[in-house]
Amino acid sequence: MDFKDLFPIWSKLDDAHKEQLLSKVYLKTVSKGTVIHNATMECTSLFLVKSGQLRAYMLSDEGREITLYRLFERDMCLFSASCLMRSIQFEITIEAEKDCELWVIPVRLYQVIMEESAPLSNYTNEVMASRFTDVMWLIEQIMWKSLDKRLAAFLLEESVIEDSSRLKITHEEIANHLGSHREVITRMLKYFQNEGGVSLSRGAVEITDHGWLEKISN
Amino acid sequence: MDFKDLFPIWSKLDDAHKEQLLSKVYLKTVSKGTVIHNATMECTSLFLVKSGQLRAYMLSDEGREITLYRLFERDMCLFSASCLMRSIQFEITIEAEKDCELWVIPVRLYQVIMEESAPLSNYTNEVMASRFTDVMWLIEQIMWKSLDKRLAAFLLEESVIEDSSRLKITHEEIANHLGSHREVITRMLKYFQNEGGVSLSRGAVEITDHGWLEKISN
DNA sequence: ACTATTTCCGTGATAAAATCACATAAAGTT
DNA sequence: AACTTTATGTGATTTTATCACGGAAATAGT
Repeated sequence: MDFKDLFPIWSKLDDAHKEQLLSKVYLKTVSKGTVIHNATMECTSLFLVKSGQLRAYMLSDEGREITLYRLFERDMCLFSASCLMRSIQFEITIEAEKDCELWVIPVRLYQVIMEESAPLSNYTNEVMASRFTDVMWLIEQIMWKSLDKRLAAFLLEESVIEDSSRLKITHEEIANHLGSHREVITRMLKYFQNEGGVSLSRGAVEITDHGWLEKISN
Repeated sequence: MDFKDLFPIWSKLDDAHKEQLLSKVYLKTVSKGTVIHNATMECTSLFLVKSGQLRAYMLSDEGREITLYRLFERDMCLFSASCLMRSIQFEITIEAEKDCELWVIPVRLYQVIMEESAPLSNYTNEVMASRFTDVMWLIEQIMWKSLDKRLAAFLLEESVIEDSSRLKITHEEIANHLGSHREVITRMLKYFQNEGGVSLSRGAVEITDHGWLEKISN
């Protein structure tokens, strides 16, 4: 898919801006597992997802993680370019959760166009508001939902994303998604298995009773 | 202070927009404790804080709270107008923490101007990014800091805001700020008192050893 | 001033989840 | 087969949440 077909406000841009973008934007492929942005990297570009899947997460000083949100086809990854705005004063890590094709947009160019173009600025506002919504949902989960509900919901969500009831994922990885701990997840999954909701094997969790998980997750 | 002096990008607006704003914007005073926005209210306006202090918090189904951020003089309250953008899909509550003077800006007008004006749209981006930064800091605190550290930091922060070592606040209120529970805060404050960090009385916490609290909060 | 009511605080008991410390087992490597 | 790495299992302890009271201080009503 062409950049202009993926970029939602293409038609609202000036011809000059369209040309500038087309001449600077380029396609990049990254393989599953690649960290495409973190605190130590230079702030050089925004990414528009052509295909694949990105995961944004927060990293603690001790190396613990929690998933903030995910980006899919047509989504724009704004916070890889935290220098885009003065007021973005936090750092997140973004990694490819599947092999990806990404349109790379240089920050400086985006910034210059945004300064002049209300449509691009308004689009950026919408993108940021979407991520804000994701993060507010996360706070709600962390604050008011017990871990068994969050775990059940996570497994169901994964099975939708992966389009499979058999998830190739370790307890440690699940813990990192939920910001919890491996042992805690191990024990909880064991309980889920005893109740017949899942079936466990090394490196995999198979959902055997979607209904039961849904009941648990509320 | 006049609206135009408080509004940071006033000079970057078109004359027509300036006039529209000046004719529609009005001043409102609200007294301490007033909820100026929640899920049930209609989405009608943005607020620019002329004086006073606002608190934005999240409310759970069971009525529990956690403070998301605060707004002070010159800050703009964006999320009272969640209908401003399609992608804002969450609800927060905003209340006056002190008596306030607020400039009220009708959403529809703001929206119309923002659609045409890159400066206003860019300013909105910066405001939202600031709130995003606040909320990301909160997630960090919730996820990786123990409650004693958060409590100590909260007390110190309050003493800065109130410009006093003697805080008129109940254990319940503190719990609501931190998203914790009254009993937990009571016990922890008791411990702080035994260690000489604070002195407790009904409805008040007096900080007796700032250094000790700073050490605890890291 | 006395009584009733509300608000705020104290505390024991129990449960959930995090944290620490190992042990075992499966898979991959040489 | 021996060794290494990765993944899981589990006991013990601590922290925080949750439940269930009771009691003291402030406020309101008479």
